[in-house]
Amino acid sequence: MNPTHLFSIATGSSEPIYRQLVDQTRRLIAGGQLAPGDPMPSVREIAGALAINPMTVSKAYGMLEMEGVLTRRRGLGMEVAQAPPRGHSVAHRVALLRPTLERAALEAGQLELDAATVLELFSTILKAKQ
Amino acid sequence: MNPTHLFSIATGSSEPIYRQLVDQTRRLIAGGQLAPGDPMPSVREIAGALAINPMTVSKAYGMLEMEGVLTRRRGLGMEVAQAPPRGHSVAHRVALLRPTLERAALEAGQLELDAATVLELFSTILKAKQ
Amino acid sequence: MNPTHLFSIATGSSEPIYRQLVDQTRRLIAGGQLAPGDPMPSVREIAGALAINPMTVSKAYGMLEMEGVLTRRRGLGMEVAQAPPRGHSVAHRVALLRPTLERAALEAGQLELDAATVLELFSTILKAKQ
Amino acid sequence: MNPTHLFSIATGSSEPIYRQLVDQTRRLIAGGQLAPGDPMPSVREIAGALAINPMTVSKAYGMLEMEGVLTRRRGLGMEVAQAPPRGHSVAHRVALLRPTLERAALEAGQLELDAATVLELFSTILKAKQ
DNA sequence: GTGGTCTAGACCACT
DNA sequence: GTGGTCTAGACCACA
Repeated sequence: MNPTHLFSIATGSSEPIYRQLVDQTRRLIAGGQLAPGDPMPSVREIAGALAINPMTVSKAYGMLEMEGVLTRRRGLGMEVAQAPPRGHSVAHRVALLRPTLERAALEAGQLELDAATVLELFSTILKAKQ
Repeated sequence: MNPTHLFSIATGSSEPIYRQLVDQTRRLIAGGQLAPGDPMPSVREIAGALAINPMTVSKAYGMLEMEGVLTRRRGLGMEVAQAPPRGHSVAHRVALLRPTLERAALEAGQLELDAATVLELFSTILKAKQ
Repeated sequence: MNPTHLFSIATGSSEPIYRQLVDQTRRLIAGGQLAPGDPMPSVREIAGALAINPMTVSKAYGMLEMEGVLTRRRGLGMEVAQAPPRGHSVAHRVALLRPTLERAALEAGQLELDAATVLELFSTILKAKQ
Repeated sequence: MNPTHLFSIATGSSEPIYRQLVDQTRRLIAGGQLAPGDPMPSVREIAGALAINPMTVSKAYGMLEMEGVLTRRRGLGMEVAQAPPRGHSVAHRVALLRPTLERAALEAGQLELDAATVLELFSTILKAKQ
């Protein structure tokens, strides 16, 4: 599967690239789009597809391995670990999304935008992604 | 005014503190909560209230001054510039918020959360902030 | 303090350099030669003194920080964490040394060297280090 | 002979498996436990007994062959070469062991363990191996 | 000055 | 082919 369909990197962001990869991988697993045992794209595939340095990808993979999210199979590549640390429940996935929404709400408040306007915009964006 | 009411700093975030300050100041001005001519809290006030280093605040102020968002008045401190670069229109404020919502939508998609669930959660958060 | 007095790198070894640094740091703390609150040599100091790349040192520091062995102080450098994970007891330090001695004993056995010869050699080496 | 009696592999070690095999084979020959003309276990025997990949063993054998330590006899397998490069003398075997002991002494020093304690522990371990 | 991140490119070990 | 490690050198954020 083409890694560009899995990952989306904001190079302009101050969020380090390797951290974006780590977080997105965790979300993809929590969301069930990556299942235990699934092979991950190779370091070079991701690096090529996203036009970033292989070492940056490698660093993300290293952290995910240390966390137990991914398993390294010598010479074969990385795969999603058998016992992903936590679960699949909607509650858990919502918990992972909450900080981002809290931040968006904070920004909306500072911009004095009313809830209805913000929700409508967000709704439009969400539907466009489908 | 107590700076802790104006600013909210996430020290754990990878977003640099000075950048959080700059972005939040811009939003507060765009949102009309800080009006042209308003005095800004002193570097020391902010640094003390948020328990961060004065130089971090100073750097944020320096950038805002360069942008023309703030004006430095010798011996008096910083104040909001007379002609804030742009802002105020709903369209402009919405544009400032859009990238954050785009990102939230991306994360929601990775977590396989449906739009209705996400919108309901976001709505709850937005109302709690009011 | 000159890092060459703290660290000794075997560049020829297959043990990665960053791992040698991690292990040696752990031992120096367990041995009491680095106490909680002590500043660590800067990345560039170590890199210069040992003639290795700063990123290699940085990687070691990053791992030690994740383990809670070192603490990062923004703009000031790394220091030994206040609550080093484990203790100082002789038993604990012996436990850290045991795997190396087990390995040495295995090699001695494979070389068919008798215990007396090996112990005498080891004794000589130990005294030379004092 | 069951290869598990000859070889001891630490799969968790950063020392590559093939290198562990090479080093241990050299030591077994230097120690006289493998004599010139002795047949070596087949690649598959070792791989199966140690639960490692046959190619890893093959690579180790290849290196030992290139060194002249082992000889490949078509259709018969590997055997210990007639003129093992060097070895046998106590001085030579001690020289092979010295680097490991040097490293152990370094680690003991970093752990602030005194020579007597370390020697006693090492003596115990050596005797247990006999 | 400090550490953090990234790149481009290299070599190694393993399948 | 896979990931792991290292180098040389760059820029950034922070004190």
